[in-house]
Amino acid sequence: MKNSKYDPSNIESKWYKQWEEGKTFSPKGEGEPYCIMIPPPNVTGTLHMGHAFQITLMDTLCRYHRMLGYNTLWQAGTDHAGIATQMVVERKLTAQGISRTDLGREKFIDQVWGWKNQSGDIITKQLRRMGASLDWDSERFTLDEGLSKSVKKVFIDLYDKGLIYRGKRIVNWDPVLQTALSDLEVISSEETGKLWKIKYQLENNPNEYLEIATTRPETILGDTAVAVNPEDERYKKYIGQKVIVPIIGRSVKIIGDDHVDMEFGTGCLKITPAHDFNDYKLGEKHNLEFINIFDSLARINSSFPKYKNLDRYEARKKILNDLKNENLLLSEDPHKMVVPRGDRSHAVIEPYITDQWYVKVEPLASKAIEYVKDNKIKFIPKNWEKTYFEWMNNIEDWCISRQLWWGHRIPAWYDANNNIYVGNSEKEVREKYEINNDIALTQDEDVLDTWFSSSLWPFSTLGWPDETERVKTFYPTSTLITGFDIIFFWVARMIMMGLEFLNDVPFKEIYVHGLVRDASGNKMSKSKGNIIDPIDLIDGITLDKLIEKRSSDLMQPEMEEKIIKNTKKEYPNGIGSYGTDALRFTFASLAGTGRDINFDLKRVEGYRNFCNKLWNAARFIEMQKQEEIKNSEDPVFTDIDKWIYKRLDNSIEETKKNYAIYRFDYAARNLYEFVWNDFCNWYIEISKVRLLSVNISEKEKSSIVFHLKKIFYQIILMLHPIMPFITEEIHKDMFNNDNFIQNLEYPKKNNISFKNDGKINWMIALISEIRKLRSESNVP
RNA sequence: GGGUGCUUAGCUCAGUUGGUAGAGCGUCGCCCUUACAAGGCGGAUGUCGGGGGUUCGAAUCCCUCAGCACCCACCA
Repeated sequence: MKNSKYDPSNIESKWYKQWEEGKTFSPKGEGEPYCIMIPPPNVTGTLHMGHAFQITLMDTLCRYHRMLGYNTLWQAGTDHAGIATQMVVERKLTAQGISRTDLGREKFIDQVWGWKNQSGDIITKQLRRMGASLDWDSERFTLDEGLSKSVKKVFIDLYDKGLIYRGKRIVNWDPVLQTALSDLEVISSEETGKLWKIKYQLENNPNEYLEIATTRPETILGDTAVAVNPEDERYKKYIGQKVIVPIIGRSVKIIGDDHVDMEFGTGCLKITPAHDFNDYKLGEKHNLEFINIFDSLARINSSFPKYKNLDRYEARKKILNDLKNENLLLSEDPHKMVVPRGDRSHAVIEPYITDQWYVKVEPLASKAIEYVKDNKIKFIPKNWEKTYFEWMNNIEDWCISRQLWWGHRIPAWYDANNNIYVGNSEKEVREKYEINNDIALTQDEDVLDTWFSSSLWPFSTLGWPDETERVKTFYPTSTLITGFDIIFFWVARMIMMGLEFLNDVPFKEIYVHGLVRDASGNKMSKSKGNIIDPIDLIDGITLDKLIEKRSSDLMQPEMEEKIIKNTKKEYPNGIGSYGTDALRFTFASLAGTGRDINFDLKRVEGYRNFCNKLWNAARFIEMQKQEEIKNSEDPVFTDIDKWIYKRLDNSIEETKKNYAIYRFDYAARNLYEFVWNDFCNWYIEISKVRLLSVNISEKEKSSIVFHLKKIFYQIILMLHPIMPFITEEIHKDMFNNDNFIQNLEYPKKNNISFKNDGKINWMIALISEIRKLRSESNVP
């Protein structure tokens, strides 16, 4: 170190490997357990700013607790991310002109595993670059053997308890991915469509007609009723009569239901029970016929020869045209409406009746609500509780089957009559249900929703359902660090599963953090071209490379020019290499009270300077020729020495307090101010004067060096959880200690008795005043 | 339609039980003082979104209005 400049890349490249080889991140086996489960990132994904932020907070907590002597486990692992991963591999294959179905299930899955193995360690390497002190020895993958065992166990148990069932009902069907989706995977986007008004003639009086408003005229083919509000003076006389559905001439009932809004459209609603969620309910309520008009690609099926194989939008055109020709189309107006789309494919979701598996959630949810109400799980900030309750109180059954290949295959078998047998294997099923080998059984083709296995993460990773030491030690885990966007997808479901299968909460506290946005508060996204790769902040990137990254493979190539322009404007010189420590300190400082954080490069620069400050303080202390006082002798404590110890103790106390309430921003700020202002600007500066003074004893001078080192040592240890690399480097270099900081104890208060802070504060104020006068009168 | 959050210095944000407005970045002035110019010292900048109320005292508590953001929901 000595004369070198602070260079993060130099420092940060060497420590992680040593930590890992030294098993520094393995649980100690003694002390109180402390455990955090990493929210498993997509195995084929790459690290983004949200991960980097979250990782920083988790790592800070884990490193801090390790130093406090806790038996700390930060569970590592990745998620198979069913749909997302399958889509990526399918796209790659399509580019080669191969389709998934050409390959067949087994070969396709082989391809996905191949892709997983090839790209799967990118993210784990990136986590290491962040300094993440994960216990890699126990790394898990949501599709590994142990986790499959947990998944099957949970599925079978829930089935046997009647909490999982198979049923034919209307689901969110993604016609592009050709799978069912859960409600959560459907996003509604406001779009401008059209509202058409169509004549439905009365059966017994062709001169009279009802005017029906619809946004989806193609679903006319599936109409099995028309509904009006029973209070509606205009129409109530028609209830019980029949109308003729245009185009297909089907005669359907006019029903009365108060679901119909008299104010909207014409107040007359066509009912297509097989292709609309509301209509489905009305269909059940009024015992209507369910007529499926589509195939799985959302094309008109063979029941309607005239429109057969037409895509839903082509069918719409043709049907509108036919209506026009028959003079049944009354009007066409632009109409703002909410269109459901799949969150991955972005395809318009088609409500579609299929056989799917469901979890009956309500009984699980009521328990999960209770535990949060009783404060057995605390949300931080607390207001997220409300969001949680809101959703849990209105929860619908969870559709868990997906018509995909990449995932946990549903452990259910069918005989020729479609009787269902659920068990671990065909063999086990035969024994369990006493089915002899003459009867052929076939396994369900579908896989489970990715979130099904994720919901078991807090215990499946520990070895459950085996009664392992790990489960006993680390369940319930200490805290969950997660984004608000997956409270429903993940958090709520982990709570339900944990309570159901381990009879205890999966974690005691949930720290919910916000989204990482760009400096002006925009969401970071590839399509906006404003993404920053955390690794590029660490290593730096040239403008050209940054532009290339941001503008390649765009979904909307027309954005390219704008993206290039903005990037040039924002980063004319590219991005410097700030190092992991500075990046981590930035994230800690930005971790406010749960709101979104705007990521400003200037902040990173500021904290890189802080690293530099620390580095140079170390150099200064190392440079001292004065021998430090021996430990056996009593060092001299002057007021300024006592003052700095008191400030240090305050900082130790503050950090402790703030970590306990997840105020990483306070902790970081306190450390920053203490180190920079109190220690560097006052204590070191005054020490310089004292060390050069001829009026003080050698013993006092040796004491000063002693204090400098002693305090700096504690500073290094205190900063370590946030800035692991630079602190390890300085520690190793200055303090001749073979131990990694992770094996050392977090500083405790020094408790040097000191009553004179008034005097020191007065002195500081005096000096400031003199400096001010000097500056104002321009005296050098 | 229901819910949540936000509005404080040019920018990004703190402000913990109500007690004379803070930080970083930027900006201005002076300094290459042998740890650090990625630095030191000093300065300037705010009717704390608008209005009303409670209080000796409000950025902070209450009411109200406005704007912004997000989440949930079946208006055809």
